Amino acid sequence: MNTAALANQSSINPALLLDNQLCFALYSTSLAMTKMYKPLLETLGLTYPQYLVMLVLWERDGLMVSELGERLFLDSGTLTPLLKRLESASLIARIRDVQDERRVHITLTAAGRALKTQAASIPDCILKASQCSLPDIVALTQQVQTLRNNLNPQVNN
Amino acid sequence: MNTAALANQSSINPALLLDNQLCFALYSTSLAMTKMYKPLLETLGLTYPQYLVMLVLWERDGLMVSELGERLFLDSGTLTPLLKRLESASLIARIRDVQDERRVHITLTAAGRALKTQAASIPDCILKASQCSLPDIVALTQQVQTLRNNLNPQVNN
DNA sequence: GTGAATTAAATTGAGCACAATTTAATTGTG
DNA sequence: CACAATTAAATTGTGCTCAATTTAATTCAC
Repeated sequence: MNTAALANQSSINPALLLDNQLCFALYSTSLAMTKMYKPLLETLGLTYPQYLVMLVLWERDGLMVSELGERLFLDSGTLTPLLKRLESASLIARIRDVQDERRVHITLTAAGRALKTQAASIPDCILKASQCSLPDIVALTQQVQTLRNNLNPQVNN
Repeated sequence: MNTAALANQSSINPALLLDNQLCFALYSTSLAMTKMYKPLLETLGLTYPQYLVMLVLWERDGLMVSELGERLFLDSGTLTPLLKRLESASLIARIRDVQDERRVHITLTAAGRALKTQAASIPDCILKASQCSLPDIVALTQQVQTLRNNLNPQVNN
């Protein structure tokens, strides 16, 4: 029986081996990353997706929910409840646009802005944990971003 | 004001810019990948994490829940309900070990084994969608796996 | 052999992620 | 102006992820 026949049968198809899947490498590494962040973010009272929202707001305050969604590739079904939790934690305010009441602007509170200082040490902790050099991390980040942009139709920012 | 002072203030700290975060690149790309798989897996009646379980079982049938968990870096809180759904779909059976009744072995049904044939075309679809060369994908997969193994304490398989 | 420690799954509760739908506000067209 | 179409968030329901706890079976130590 030749290789193709064997693979076709029930045994080894290399393309279906778990450890050959880029998707699983990304998936499991992303989860491992989140677990790495967890104890660091706990001291700030943030979950990992909440931290991502804060990163965006620290760059630019007052964005609409939909603008946050475009930046993070998340929709209102994910963001609305998450933002309500950040609001309960007094880190953000949700403010209806006066011109267009459908829109909700997300603005940082003083506490939300202040948290940036506490977050400043996180990237270094993660870099150390990764046991990679900064240039390697930068290169890998760009490769993964390129892949994401290839996968995301036209959204490509 | 020098760069450090500016960054310290409230403006730009490059280490906190969203697009400089490897974690976000991995997270958003993993989600984009999952969305890529979704329509392909829907024809098989599988979700993405269910597909990962099937990949493992197609390699080696009869694993215990904990062995599946080690392979996929998931715990029983995730796997137990997922496996019950695969069981309801008649793709697997959950069988208590006769020697040690705490253990549950997961075995493929005929339908579960048969699904492998239908899945065989998926990797090529994803490769095309990624718009990357196979060697690039292989290299990227290995880099990401290395990072995961660095992040996952001692578990490293 | 009986009770304490350990182990394997299952359960519970909180928080995502997302498709699909709903609600409400705005815009465009006649 | 009226009303259909569009837009922005919110809601609903399903499924995943994980920490913490519980349940039940097994092993270990007296």
